[in-house]
Amino acid sequence: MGLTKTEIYNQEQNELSVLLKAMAHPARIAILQQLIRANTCICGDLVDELGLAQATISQHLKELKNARLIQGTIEGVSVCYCIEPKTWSKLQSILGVFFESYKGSQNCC
Amino acid sequence: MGLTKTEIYNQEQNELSVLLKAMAHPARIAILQQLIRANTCICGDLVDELGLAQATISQHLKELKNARLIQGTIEGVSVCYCIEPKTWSKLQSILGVFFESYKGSQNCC
DNA sequence: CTAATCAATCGTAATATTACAATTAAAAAC
DNA sequence: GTTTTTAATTGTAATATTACGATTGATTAG
Repeated sequence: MGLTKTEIYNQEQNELSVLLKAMAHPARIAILQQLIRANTCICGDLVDELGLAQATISQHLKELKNARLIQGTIEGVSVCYCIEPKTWSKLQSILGVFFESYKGSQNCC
Repeated sequence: MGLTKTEIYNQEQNELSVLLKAMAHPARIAILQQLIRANTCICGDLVDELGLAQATISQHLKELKNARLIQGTIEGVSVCYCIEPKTWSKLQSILGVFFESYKGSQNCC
């Protein structure tokens, strides 16, 4: 055990959970916020902003890249990161539909 | 290690990550979808729908309750669950702001 | 009271995550 | 070529997550 049974869920459920999982860490939220704030590629300085070791940041960046939420481009000796707009808007729309589908407003029990 | 360093992040980052983490599992997404679809309290039959053991569902429900995304009310011998509208709309608005704040549309690198 | 029902909890095994030091790899500067 | 700079990777320890069988607890039915 300890392993999610992905085969019993549909594609939407699996895809959404992968994207949410990638976002579901404060360090990764902080990274995304910085990339959004800059609205451009950020080379390297992510490590300085957050209080985490370089290896840890690199690991978080890898997870965001795996989920295709961000993108990294080699720029000389450093690497520039930015939001990957396609996945970003995809997640935005999936979540939009999800949240809109709930019509309740008051506790029903 | 193996423990998130919550103290280095701000409240928004920590709160959002907790809510997203609670949602970031296909079983919990499936549970939320069922509660939304019914738009009312669902008593028990959640276990039958998903292909997971009763103990596992109960554990997932607990996590959703801890994050205050859902609410459970004892109804005789069974328990009725429904979305907790307050947290739901809070998450919706936090994510709304988050996604809206990104103005890019094309890969910038 | 006793049996049945439903859901929470406990215990446990397998796996995943988080964090960091140390190392490696690749490009730039000298 | 050697050194410096930057980021990925490796190895590892601590902790968390996922899943399920077994048990417990609480309420209803008989």
